Amino acid sequence: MKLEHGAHLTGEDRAVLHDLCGRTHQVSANEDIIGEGERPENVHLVMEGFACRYKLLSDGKRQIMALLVPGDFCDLHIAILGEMDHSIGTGWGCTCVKIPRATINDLTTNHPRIARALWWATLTDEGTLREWLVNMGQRRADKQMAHLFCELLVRLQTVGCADEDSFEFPISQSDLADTLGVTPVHVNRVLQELRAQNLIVWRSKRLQILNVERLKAFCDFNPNYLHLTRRANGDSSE
Amino acid sequence: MKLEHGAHLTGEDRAVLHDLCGRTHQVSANEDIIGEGERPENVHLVMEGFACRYKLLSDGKRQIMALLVPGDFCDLHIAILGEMDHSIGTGWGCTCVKIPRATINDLTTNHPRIARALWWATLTDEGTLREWLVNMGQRRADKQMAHLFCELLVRLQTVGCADEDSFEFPISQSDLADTLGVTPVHVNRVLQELRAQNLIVWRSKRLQILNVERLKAFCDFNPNYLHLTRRANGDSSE
DNA sequence: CGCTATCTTGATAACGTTCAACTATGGTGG
DNA sequence: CCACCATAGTTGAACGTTATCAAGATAGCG
Repeated sequence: MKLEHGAHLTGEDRAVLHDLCGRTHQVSANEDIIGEGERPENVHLVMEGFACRYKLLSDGKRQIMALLVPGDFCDLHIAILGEMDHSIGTGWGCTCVKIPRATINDLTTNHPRIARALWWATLTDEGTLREWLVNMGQRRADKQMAHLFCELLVRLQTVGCADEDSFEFPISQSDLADTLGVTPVHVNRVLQELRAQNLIVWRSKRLQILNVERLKAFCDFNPNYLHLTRRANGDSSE
Repeated sequence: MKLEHGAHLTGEDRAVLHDLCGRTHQVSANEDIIGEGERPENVHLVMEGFACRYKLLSDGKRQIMALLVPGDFCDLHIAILGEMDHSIGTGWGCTCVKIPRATINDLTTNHPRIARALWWATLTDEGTLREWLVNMGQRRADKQMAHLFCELLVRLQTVGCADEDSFEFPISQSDLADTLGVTPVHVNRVLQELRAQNLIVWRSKRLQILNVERLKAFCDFNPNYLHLTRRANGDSSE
């Protein structure tokens, strides 16, 4: 729950949040957490492993629109929007917590700092989505992939799930292909390039970045869109 | 302000919203509304014309990440996130309203239905962003462009800025290229294809869709991500 | 009327796809 | 412990989509 970079939380806030994490729930590989069109009763929070937002097209293609790591909410928006416009699944297994809608409503009305942090979480999700769009539109597959790796390293580090230069990365090349919007064959070839340039090593489900600074420079990585610097401009409002 | 599909507003709510629209402000072409890195004091709302979110890369490339039409907010998030992670501009001139941060804070705390509608607005922005990602990742340039045209028709219709099959579309082919993530030359060729198939006419800054149903079928358009159906599942919460 | 932007066209090259086959790898049951 | 199987990763060749570069045509604006 270290994800709360979005607001200055008090000890009491942390205790409230900690209580939520009781009943975890194992989601097995290839099982969806929520399907498109559903109206889930609970809000889901990833605790361990990866999940992803995705859409299937009528021709069978799949686009992964977000990778959710520990601390990320799957469907905070469902209380406002009617039904899901995409699915959330995990091809790799993950554990998550189900939080009743009522609890979320309570948090947002009675715990202003937590409400602010949740607000922050959805806004950084949106910032990430924008950066992914830039990534797909303007960067070639090699830099796009490098950019994703840099992002994941930073995001996983902030929740204690990555060390200095590596992290567990259990997804397949096909999944990565659906994330980047290219074919699995091309992913394979780009990976070989990155390996040949001594930028990364990826084996036995662990991705290691051999020289983080060089990889960041390679893809022109700027983490400002993650909004991780704890805000300096006072708490404003509220 | 018809954009309030997100909640059932009362007459009083509407009056409050209407009062905001007093001091409109003309933004000339090529003038930014907000630049990346800024911390704007006001929240901006588009009243007429188009604006866009964009990022510039170090190599001079530009990606447009959103087209903002009348009724869209530019920077509702700025009270929570520290600084802008992208710029907002208009290459075409538009009029917008500046709403002080304090007013927004007042709305969100004292007018629950309006707060809900604002919440809805940012969530549909996010949904749109996700659909654009699918569009770029999985669809060829021709279908991608068709999809964008379908989306704009629907969005502009909901705010009374489009008729049955056409709308003002003052942007250049280059701008469209930066939106779709392709080159201007390719945009030109794709447009010719769409024209040759009698799907669209685009001249003197007006885009007409000759057969809306055929264009929607062509690009497999499903507007569910815009969440425009006024919600039927009760007002829940609050 | 002329200037500048934008749009259009052609030729060539690069990036990414497709299809098909082949090679690892990891898990399972014998 | 090994043989087997299914899945994931790798390779090659041909093809299609989009990029690049450069030039020419059109249209909008003062």
